[in-house]
Amino acid sequence: MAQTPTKKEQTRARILDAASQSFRSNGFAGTGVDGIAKAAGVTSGAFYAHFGSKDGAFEAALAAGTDEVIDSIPNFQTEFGADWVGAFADYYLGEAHRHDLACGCAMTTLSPEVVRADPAVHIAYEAKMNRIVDLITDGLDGDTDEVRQTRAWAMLSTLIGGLTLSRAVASPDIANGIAAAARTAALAASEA
Amino acid sequence: MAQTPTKKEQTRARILDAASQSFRSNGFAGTGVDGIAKAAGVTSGAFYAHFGSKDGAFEAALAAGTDEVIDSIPNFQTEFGADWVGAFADYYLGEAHRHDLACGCAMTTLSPEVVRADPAVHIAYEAKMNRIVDLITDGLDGDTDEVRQTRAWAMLSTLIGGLTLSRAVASPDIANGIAAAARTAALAASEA
DNA sequence: TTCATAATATAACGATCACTATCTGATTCA
DNA sequence: TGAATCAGATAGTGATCGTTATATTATGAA
Repeated sequence: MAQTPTKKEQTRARILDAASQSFRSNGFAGTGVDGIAKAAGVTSGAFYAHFGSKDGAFEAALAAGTDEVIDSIPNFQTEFGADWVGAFADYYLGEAHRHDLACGCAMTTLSPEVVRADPAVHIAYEAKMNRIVDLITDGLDGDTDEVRQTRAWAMLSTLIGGLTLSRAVASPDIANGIAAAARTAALAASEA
Repeated sequence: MAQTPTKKEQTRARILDAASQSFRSNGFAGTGVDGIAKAAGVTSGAFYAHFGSKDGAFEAALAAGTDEVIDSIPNFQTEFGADWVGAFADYYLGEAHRHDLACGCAMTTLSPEVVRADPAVHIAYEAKMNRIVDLITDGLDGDTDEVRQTRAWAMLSTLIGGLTLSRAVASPDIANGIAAAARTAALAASEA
C-alpha cells in the first residue's frame, strides 16, 4: 500500500506544501486561505475539503514541519557520526538555510506562531519537540539522560535564536557573525 | 523642556503603548489599527495623525521596545556587578517574563516579525541590536572586543531561542526545563 | 470674545478576510 | 449503461482590513 499516491492525496500534499511555505514565510495571521489555494493550483473549495479550516491547515503544517526535523536528525547522526552536531549546526545556521524562509526549519519559523496559538496546538507542538529532543539526546554525551536532555534543549535554543537573529539583521557580515557565534555556542552547549 | 508631557504627547504615548503590546502579543499581521486605537482609547483618526501608517507604528514600537533593552542592560550591570549576566538571564527566562507576552522583551517577540519586514526595518533593527550588543560586550570578559561581541551574540541567541521555546510548549515542567537549560547555556556562552 | 489652528472623531472607501452552500464533472461500481 | 459518490470549482456571505477625506471639537493667541 501507499504506493503511488492518488490524485486526492497529491492535491492534499500540494495544498499542505503551499500552506507550510506560507505559514513559515508570512506567519499564521499573514497567510490567507485563498493565497494557499492559489499557490497550490486549486480553489478554496478544495482547501476546505481537505483541511476544514485555516487552523486545521496550520496544525497539519506544523506536524509536517516538525516531522521533517524528526526525520532529518537520525540522518545527520548516521552520516556524520560523532561530529553530527557540528554538521547539523553548519546546515542550520548556513547561508542557504538562513535565506530560505519558506522551506526552512519549522522550529524557528513556527514556534513564535505556536506561542500565540490554541492550547491544543501547544500540546501537539510539545509532543513533537519532545520527540526531537529525544532524538538529539540519543546522539549526545552526558552521564544521565537528564543531562543530555538539558544539553539538547540548550543546543536547540541557541540554534533557533541565532537563526532568528541572523535573519533579522540587515548586513550579511553581522548575520555571518551571529551565525558563527551561535554555532560555537550550540556546539558548546551540546557538550556541557 | 520635556517637563510634563502635553496632551498630544500623552495620546501618542498611549497609542504607542497599545501598538507595542499588540504587536508583541499578536504579531504584525495579527494586529489591527482599529484594535490599537480602541485599546488606546482613541479612534483610527488619531492613530494615523500620529503614526501615518501601520508600518510606521511598527517601526516606532520596535524602536521603543529595543530602547527598553538598551536602557535596562546598564541597570543590570550596575546593580549586580560581575553577576549581572546571571541576573539578566534569571529575569529573561523567569516565569513572569515568560507569561507576559504583551510587555515582554521586544527582541524575542518582534525579531521574527522583523524577518518578514521591509529592508528599512532590518536596518533600524540592526542599529538597535548593535547598540544592545555593545552594551552587553562592555559587561563581559574576553581578551578582544571581537571575542566579547561573539559571546554577546551567542548569549542573546540562547536567551531568545530559549524564551521562545519555553513559551511554545504546553506543560510548565518542560517550560521550566527549557528555561533552566537556556540559562545555563547563556551564561556559559557569555564566558566562553 | 474671536479667529486660526491643531487634535481627534466620524464615516466611508475598496480590498481582502475566513468560510459555506451549491453546483459541476469525473470516477466507480452495479 | 445508469446511478451513486466524491473531488473540486464557483460564487457568494458578512466581517474586518488599512487607509483617507471630511467634519467636529479643543486649544491658544490676538
